[in-house]
Amino acid sequence: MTADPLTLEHELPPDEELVPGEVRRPNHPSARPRRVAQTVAAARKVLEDEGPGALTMRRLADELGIRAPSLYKHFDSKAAVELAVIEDAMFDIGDVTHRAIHEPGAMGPLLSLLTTYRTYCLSHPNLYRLATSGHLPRKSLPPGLEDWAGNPWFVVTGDPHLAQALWSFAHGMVVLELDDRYPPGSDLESTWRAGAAAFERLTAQRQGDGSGRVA
Amino acid sequence: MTADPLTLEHELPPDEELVPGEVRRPNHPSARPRRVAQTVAAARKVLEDEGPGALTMRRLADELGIRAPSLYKHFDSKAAVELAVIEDAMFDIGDVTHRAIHEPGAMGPLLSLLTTYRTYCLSHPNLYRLATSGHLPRKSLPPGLEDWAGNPWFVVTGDPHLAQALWSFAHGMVVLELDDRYPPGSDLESTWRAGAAAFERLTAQRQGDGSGRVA
DNA sequence: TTGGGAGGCTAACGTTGATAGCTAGTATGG
DNA sequence: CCATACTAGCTATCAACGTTAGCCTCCCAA
Repeated sequence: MTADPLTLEHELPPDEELVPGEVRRPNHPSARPRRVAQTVAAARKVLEDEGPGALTMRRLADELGIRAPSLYKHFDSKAAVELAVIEDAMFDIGDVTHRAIHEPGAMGPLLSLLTTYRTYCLSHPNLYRLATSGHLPRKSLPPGLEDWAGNPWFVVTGDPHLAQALWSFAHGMVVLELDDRYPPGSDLESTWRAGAAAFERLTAQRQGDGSGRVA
Repeated sequence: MTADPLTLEHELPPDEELVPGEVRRPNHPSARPRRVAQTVAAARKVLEDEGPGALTMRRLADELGIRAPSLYKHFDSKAAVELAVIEDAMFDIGDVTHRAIHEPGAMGPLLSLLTTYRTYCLSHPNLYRLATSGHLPRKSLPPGLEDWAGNPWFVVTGDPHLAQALWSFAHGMVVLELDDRYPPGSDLESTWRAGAAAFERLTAQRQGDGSGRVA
């Protein structure tokens, strides 16, 4: 993460600065029109504070001191508002996970990534659910966002398939924990450790085989 | 799975027949009142064929040739209908996975479990999503259902934490695949293999250490 | 014969996302 | 300086949703 978060569109440095296999952070949609930005902020706040049931167009309009139909001057649909919130969430998660692997502390990058991911996602349950469940309208996302947000998993495993598998494990854990899906009394710390151990072996072995990062 | 699927309530054989650590299959809610059974069947059909958006009380009533309010003579709410569908789905998945580990074929129990799970869930996307996403009203489920359905993961790994971790991995994979969350062109076969490999080592090692099944 | 429950029905309510059509303000071009 | 056109608000309204209230009709048991 060398890119300046405030960099404006079309002002990115050239690709040459990137380590091969690393992915550039896409532009943050910071320069949104005033009302749009206000609406997205309100949507995120309402969602996180009161859950998805409270996220209605009328409620959103109330929050801005206007009427619901006026929102349609700025968004095509409720789904468009949600999509903007999803973008922000993906940026946040990307930031947090990139930081986790670049400042892993004592526990090593893989464990740092997993615990960071778990902590962030569990403390933003409604945001996480919105961002990660249901069909992804990939074509409407800022190009590169997905790759950039997923990059830490690749960096940490050194292999695309292992990366996807590890991310799937983490996502499964988080979402099942959020939905209260594990039997009561489950020792989830140990479950995370068990999963981490399973993947740690393979990545350690792979990193030790001298082949380095895989394209 | 020695219990007869058609066994009626309170006619289960004594617990002694069970291997320690194994869990008895709960009674299937087969003896539901006629209209209730019809409604649940219709709900499942509509859901699987046309997605969650089509699953409305009016649509369900249409399917039975009655009016929507009449459904409330048999169910407290739409959520109650969905819960019955979820129960059926959990029974189905439990049956399929128990079969997978008891007739593993050439690939071994763990891989058999994973491929069976993947195949079943991907071929019932809407049913799977309904059954596994959102908060679980655990108290309303038939007692034992959850443990029984989760038992194969325990049998295959020999350890409760590894079992939960493996299940989380599988659930994450399925749900992300269903939601089109992996970048286009992903080789998901390899991803499943990578995850399987990560867990296979630990379970093999554990099964080889002589301690056998863990309580 | 009668009483009551089971299971239908119609009418209606409140909430939701969304559209149509009007209007006040503002900026721009002649 | 005025005419035009766009922006962004508004009210009224729609259809669909889950759900409730209240009524009626059939059937079975006392």
